[in-house]
Amino acid sequence: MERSQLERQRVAKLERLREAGVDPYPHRVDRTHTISQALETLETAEGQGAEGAQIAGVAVAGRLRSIRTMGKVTFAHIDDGTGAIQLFLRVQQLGDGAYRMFKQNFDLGDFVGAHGALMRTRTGEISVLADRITMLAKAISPLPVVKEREEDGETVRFSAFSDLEERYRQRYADLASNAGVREIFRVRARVMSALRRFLDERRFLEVETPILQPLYGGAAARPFTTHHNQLDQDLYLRISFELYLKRLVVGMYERVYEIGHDFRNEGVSHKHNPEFTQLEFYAAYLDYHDVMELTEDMVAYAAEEVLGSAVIQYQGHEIDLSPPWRRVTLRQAALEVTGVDYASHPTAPELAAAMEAQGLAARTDATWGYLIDKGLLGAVEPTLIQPTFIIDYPRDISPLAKAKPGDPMHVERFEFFIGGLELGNAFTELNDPFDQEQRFIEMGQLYGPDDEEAHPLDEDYLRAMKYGMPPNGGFGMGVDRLIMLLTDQVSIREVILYPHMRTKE
RNA sequence: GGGCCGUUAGCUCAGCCUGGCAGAGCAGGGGCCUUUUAAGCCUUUGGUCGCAGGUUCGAAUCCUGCACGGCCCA
Repeated sequence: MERSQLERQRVAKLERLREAGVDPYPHRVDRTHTISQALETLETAEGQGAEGAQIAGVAVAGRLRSIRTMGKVTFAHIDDGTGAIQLFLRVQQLGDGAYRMFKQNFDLGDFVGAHGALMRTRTGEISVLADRITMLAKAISPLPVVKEREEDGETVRFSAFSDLEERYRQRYADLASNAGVREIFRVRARVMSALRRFLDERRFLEVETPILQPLYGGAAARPFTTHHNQLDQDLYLRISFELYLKRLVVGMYERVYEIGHDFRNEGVSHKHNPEFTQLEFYAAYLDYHDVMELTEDMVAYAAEEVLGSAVIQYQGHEIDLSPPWRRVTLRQAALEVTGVDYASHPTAPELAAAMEAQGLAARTDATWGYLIDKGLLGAVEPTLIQPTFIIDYPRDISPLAKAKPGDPMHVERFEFFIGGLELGNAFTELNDPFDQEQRFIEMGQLYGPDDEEAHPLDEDYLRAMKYGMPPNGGFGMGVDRLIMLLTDQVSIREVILYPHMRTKE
């Protein structure tokens, strides 16, 4: 192990501890209070009139965050994740030897235990006046030092651990030194549990379906491939849960949902990670209008549960997630933003020409559906700051959605957008096996045999549908993006603990 | 895939344009200090300047390639 000067100094301190008979990595810890409990304990005692009280026999533990030595007295802060508390270390209480031991061999970043009395210092800060200080785990590598000061109610940080690459590669160090990052993943956990609670309360059954699939489907995306050696079988990592969940609806579970990871072998960007968290649900006897209501209720519920309000701040915008959300057809929205009415240009060359006439880039090799999805909707997307359902998509790009009655061009499908981000996709599910087979065949013709974004024809899925699939509404949402929204983050990497990074060297 | 930007001490950054002894703050070491909180004061250590080539008497600095990252575009 190659060591920096700082690491060598810390190893020397560790050896000095050992020579003094101190185990720098002891097995057991005597702790009576978490730090937040300790702070509460003194406040409660004071609230009951015990002004100036000391509470003896308190033991706390945590990581050393700051050390200020003034001769024979030292102030330090430790942090255990529940909060931070000041340690008040004096020769008088600790004794000469222990005090020297601390000054010489304890460093920022070490995990320590402190035993003593809860009290307030002259400046009024709750502190542990320590009569014993114990090494719990010596840190060899120095964590980035982050100092803060309150200034007009704002926390001003001096120096920081802010290099994005190193923060993501060494998330442990990022979390250990940046409390704000820790908070993001606490919010994330609360969002996940709020989503589950919302669905559980509405009689949805949480299920788990295969990640390794012999055939991929349910989305237009390129899969990761892998191989089972003993079976000598090629397998794909799922790109969606859709086809497996709808098989369960055939199997008489009226309402199912799954939260898990999808894998898409595509570009990495501030909005895309190759592995991301998806929520899908399917509910028998609902159509896409019902699913819209569930969607707006669920998102508003999550915000209220986690942030205490359905009105959120995102990138300087105030966004109101309260139902009902605006509903507008894709055709209308595209016309308003781009001036192009795709319905009057029903072929790819005509539509491309119309788009170019409006100054929009249009790939000449693209299909009609692609031009609408990437070209027109792509222009609309950043304008959708307040929550919006874009409804009624072209049939060509929606092979699993049920047709819109009396409108051969469209299906009953919506996507929803908040803060300029696409959050999810849903439809009245196609449950007619004959129509479904026809759609698969059309997709095959549209994409050509080698295009991995095409939906391969899933015979088993068709077989399931032939047993009878009740009318149902389905829904999929990128959970990471919802969390970006609720934590005011622009990059998906800030809400995924270990985002994908290219291997170095 | 393309364009632009970045990579210098443990961390955050100067230095590069205009080539000439590698710097600052924090952290670390030594010293003073028994109520501090970005503690303070004195002192001091620490570098594969991302990697590999090239140009030059001389390269952190100029040029080329590569790696990793960021932003924008596809």
